[in-house]
Order: sequence, then structure tokens, then C-alpha cells
Amino acid sequence: MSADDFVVTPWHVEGDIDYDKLIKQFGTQKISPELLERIKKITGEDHYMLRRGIFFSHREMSRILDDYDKGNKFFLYTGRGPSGHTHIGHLVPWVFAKWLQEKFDVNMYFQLTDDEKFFSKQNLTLEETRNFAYENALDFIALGFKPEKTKIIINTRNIQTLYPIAAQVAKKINFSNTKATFGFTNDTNIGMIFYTSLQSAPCFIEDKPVLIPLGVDQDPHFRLTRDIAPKIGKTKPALIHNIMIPGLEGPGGKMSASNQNSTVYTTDEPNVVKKKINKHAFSGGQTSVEEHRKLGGNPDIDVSYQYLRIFFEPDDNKLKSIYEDYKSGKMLSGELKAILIEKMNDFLAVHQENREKAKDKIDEFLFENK
RNA sequence: GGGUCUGUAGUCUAGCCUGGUAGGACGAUGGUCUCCAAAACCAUCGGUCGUCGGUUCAAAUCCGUCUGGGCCCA
Repeated sequence: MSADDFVVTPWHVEGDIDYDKLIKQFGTQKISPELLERIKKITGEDHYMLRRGIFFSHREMSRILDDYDKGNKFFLYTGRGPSGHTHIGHLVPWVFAKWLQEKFDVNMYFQLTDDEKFFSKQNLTLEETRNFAYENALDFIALGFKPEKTKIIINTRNIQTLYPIAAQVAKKINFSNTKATFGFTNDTNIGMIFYTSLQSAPCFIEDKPVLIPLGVDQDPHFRLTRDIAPKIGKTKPALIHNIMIPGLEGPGGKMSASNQNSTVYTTDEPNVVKKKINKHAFSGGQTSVEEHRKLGGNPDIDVSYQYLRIFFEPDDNKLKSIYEDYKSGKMLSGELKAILIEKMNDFLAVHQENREKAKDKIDEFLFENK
């Protein structure tokens, strides 16, 4: 734990994150009302994730928009480390990325880092991480991306394309850089040490500026990439960061794919979702009905409310009335949970159907080595 | 290639020197309490002690092999 009582790294998130402090600590830019207004002006609408500060921070988003205004398109890049099944927290940046893609009409690359998860997870085989990559790709496709403008990169499959770019990057990053950035020690395997150069590679796969929507915990990789980009004659990648999605069991840390109880997977059945929320979701309610009616609940720490805010209730008016009812004590935690369960299961029913259909479409999405 | 230290439940770890088949913490599971969750309290589950072999009546504990990891030297 740092002196700030929270830790955010690509492999570990812990504590109550103070996002204003994190912005200072990471040296990123807060998304200002002016920037919001500018995005709204170009896209014709503001996305609820921007409005509500789910995406809260960026690096050089303004430059991307400057270029766009001049008629120079960018492209999007995001990804996922396939260490397990997809959960709803993973979907947040993907849904937002899809919105960006549609509004700006740009290409999108999605990188599945099966090699990295093999390197970093002691108990996973390369075969397992490749299988998870395939599973995760289905969830991505299920969100409705267009294959003409969207390509999925799987590291071990597309290494032929990635490697020449990664080599350029790798030559400019030394051991001290990666150690300082990721906290590597002498028992870190050399796959990990090289790895960040592979994660950088898709930034330069097109000769255009890139914008990367991602969880803020992944920022350190691209801090390095931004450092070396000018050294290899490339434009620095621009980033836009979302907050960490809390696990069911509490506001500290993030939803982790490995803890079954703090996680709702995209493949969970309705009754499983119901059970997980009712039995595990941390609430901001009081200890008894009488207390709750008298004192009211605290939506700011209530995980069910936060899920509605972050993902499942895009309607501001509905969200506001839930907020007020819960805060005043009119609405009980059990009732709030019921709302979330319904929203979640409605979403998952559609998602799971699309996910099935994605199995037939995956080939159209896979990036082909040139 | 040589030397040296190290490997105990999901995680961290006690025990090893002075042999008698493992104890704790966190986690997990169930219950009580709550509109739920959390907290608190109660209970339960979980380890063939990295592998194979040797010594011994008896080995996590001693010896050797292999294997994973750390450090030093070449």
C-alpha cells in the first residue's frame, strides 16, 4: 500500500481509489467540462459514461480531436488479457469503444494477450490462455462491432505482424524502465520483461494516431509506449481511462475474474446472477428497516447502485430517482438489488444470444497476417 | 559448467537443527443477526509437507535423485 492507501498497477488494484490523486500520481489529465462539450459537439450526443465520470481521465484526447477536426482520422485500440472468462467489468471500455467507433467512424483493433497471461499466471498453460482468448473474443464480438472495421489480434497468432513493430519498441526500452514501471524483480521471467513492447505494437499498426480506451490500471504500459514513440518516429498514443469496476463484495479493489463471488460473468444464468447479487453485493443500506427508513442508504458505496450508474441504467432520470429514493430511505437495499438483477439479466439475455451467434462470425474478425 | 540457499492447504507461513505421519493467520463454505450485503459471533471444509528413492520400528523432519525458484562464480 502506498501512503495514499490505494494501489493501482496493471496486475494489482487495492484500496479505496482517490481518482483525483491518481490523476496526479499518474500525470494524466482530468476530462474537463470543455472536453466533454467538445466531444458532444462532434458526436452529437454525450455518452453516459463520460457524463458520469466513468471515463474520467485522458492523455492527449484533445490532440486526437484537433486532428479529427482537420479531417485526419485516428484508429482505436483496446484489448484484454485472457486469464479467465469475461465479466461485466470488462465490458465497460468495450461498450464505450464501440460508441467511439460508431460516432467517429474509425477502425478498431482488439488485442488478446494470451502470451502475457501465460507469462504472468503461474498456473495457466498457453493452451488455456488461447482458449480464453477465443472465449473473450466472443464477448467482444457480441457487443455488435462491424467486422469490416474491427479486427481481433491474438498475440500468439499474429506475432508475425506484431514482431517487427515490437522489435522497434523493444530496442528503446531498457531493463530499468520496465523495472521502474512494473516493479519487476529477479524472479520475473523474461517473457514479462519483453512483453510491454508487444502490447505497444498495435499502437503503430496503422500509420495514423491511435486512441486507446482502457482501464486506468493499464496506463503504465502506455506511459512507456508514449515515451518511446517519438524515438521510433511515431506519434504518441492518446488514452482515455475508465475507473476500476468494483467487485460485488466491496468498493475496495476491482472486479477480479478469479474470485467467483465478487464477479458476474457474461455467461452466468439468471438465477446465478440473482444469487450472486443478493448474497454477495455489498450494500450501503442500514442494519435494519427502521434504521434505513430513518437514516437512508448510501448509494455512493453501494455496489448495486454503482453498477446501475456505471453500466446498467443509462437513463439519467431513472438513475436519479433511484439515487434519491435510496438515499432518503424510501427504497430498501433488497429493492435496489431487485432492480439491478432485472437490468443485468435483461442485458445478459441479449448478450448471451449474440455471443452464441458470434461463434459463426469470429473468422471475419480475426486479423490476418499480411 | 561449478558452488550455495530454497519449495508445507487458494495465499502467507510455524514445525525441520534435537525423527514418532502437521499447527496458525487470511481466504473459502455453512449458520446466527440483517430488508440484503458488510461487520460481529459460532461451526465446518481444506495439506499423500515439489518428485522419486534410501536410512530407520517410525521421516515434513536425516541422506541421495530429479524438478521449479533465488543468489554467487565461470
